[in-house]
Amino acid sequence: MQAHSTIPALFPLVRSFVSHFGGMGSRWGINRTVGQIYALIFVPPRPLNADDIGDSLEFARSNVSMRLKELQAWRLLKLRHLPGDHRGYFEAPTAAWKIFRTLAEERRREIKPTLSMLRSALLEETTTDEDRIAQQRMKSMHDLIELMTTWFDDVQRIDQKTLAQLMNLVQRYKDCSNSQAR
Amino acid sequence: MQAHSTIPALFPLVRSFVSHFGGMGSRWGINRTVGQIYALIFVPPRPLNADDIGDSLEFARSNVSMRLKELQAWRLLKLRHLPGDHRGYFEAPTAAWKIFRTLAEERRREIKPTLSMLRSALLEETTTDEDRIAQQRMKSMHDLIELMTTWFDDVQRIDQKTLAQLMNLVQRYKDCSNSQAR
DNA sequence: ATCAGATTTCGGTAATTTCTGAACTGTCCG
DNA sequence: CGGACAGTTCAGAAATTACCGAAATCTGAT
Repeated sequence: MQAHSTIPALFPLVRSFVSHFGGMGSRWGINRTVGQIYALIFVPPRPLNADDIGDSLEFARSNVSMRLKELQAWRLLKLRHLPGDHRGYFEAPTAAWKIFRTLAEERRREIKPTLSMLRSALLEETTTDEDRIAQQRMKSMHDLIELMTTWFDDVQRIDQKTLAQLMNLVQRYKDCSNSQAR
Repeated sequence: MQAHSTIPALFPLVRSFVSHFGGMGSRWGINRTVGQIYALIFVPPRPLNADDIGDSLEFARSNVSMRLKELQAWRLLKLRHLPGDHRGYFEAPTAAWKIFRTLAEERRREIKPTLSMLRSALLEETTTDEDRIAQQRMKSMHDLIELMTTWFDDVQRIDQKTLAQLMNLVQRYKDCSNSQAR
């Protein structure tokens, strides 16, 4: 069964979307290729296989394969199989929101060792004034990071609709506290 | 006046802090060196000059100079001058929170072109069903990005104390809506 | 105007990251 | 089994990114 699903030479718009996403990725410390592949899968209403992707984007199959693995590991892609076709087909959960969730989660994991390093710094005895202040600063950094990560944890569990309401709430809260304070 | 301010060979803790920060930076799409320099300036209670930094971290002065420019452009460092010394001295605002503010702002700027690209994609006429769905997906991505960035805009203007309260609010909101929904 | 110290610019180089293609593994049938 | 196909691994190549140091520029003091 080799009725090769002809990928319609990417429309300019899709191409542009893909390329923007690649750029964004690389700025967020994510491989450009990963971003492009994700974008390409995200747009169309049907799943793509590795060959489709490699052909459209002109990447080697091996590269595509590795990047797909990465995206799967982050649970940003679902793997499916089509009847009578052994190849794996990939599609993106339509809830775009998951990208952010995933990135946040990833970052959170990466930051743990830094947090524990900071904690150990705070236990150290201080002899000089300079040391004491240095320690204070590290503490403030520690607290901030912790605040942010637990917050990400929380937000992560909220579905998108709730989130929109919540942001609204933030908006109103801000207005209110501003007008009170100043 | 060349009473060279002897940088006390970095304490292991500081060294570790610096190196963690460098690592974090590179994961967030920021030059490792920039992260290290920022960390080094953030910790001690007195400003450092380019030579101090270059010596401590063993970077070429030219490199230090460029990175400092970058950090200043992001307004993460303040430049000061000491009497009788022409060199520039740098210190970090003690409000660690500014780092996030700055990063968010930066990302927001970078993302603008993507947003306008998406908007133009939404104006395009659709002929096929496939196109229509593709367009829908792009719209959802557009909306999400816009939601996130305007939200960052808002949060950005809130001072840290208020922010802490707010996060608390998020926490309670989440608990509440969870227990209602499920 | 001249000088010294401080900073910046920039071409070449080095380090890191990413990609490729060939070889390898596993799997599904006949 | 054996052959076709899908997927993976990995060493080297290519591309990208970051760094250095010499030379140019700037700044303030004499």
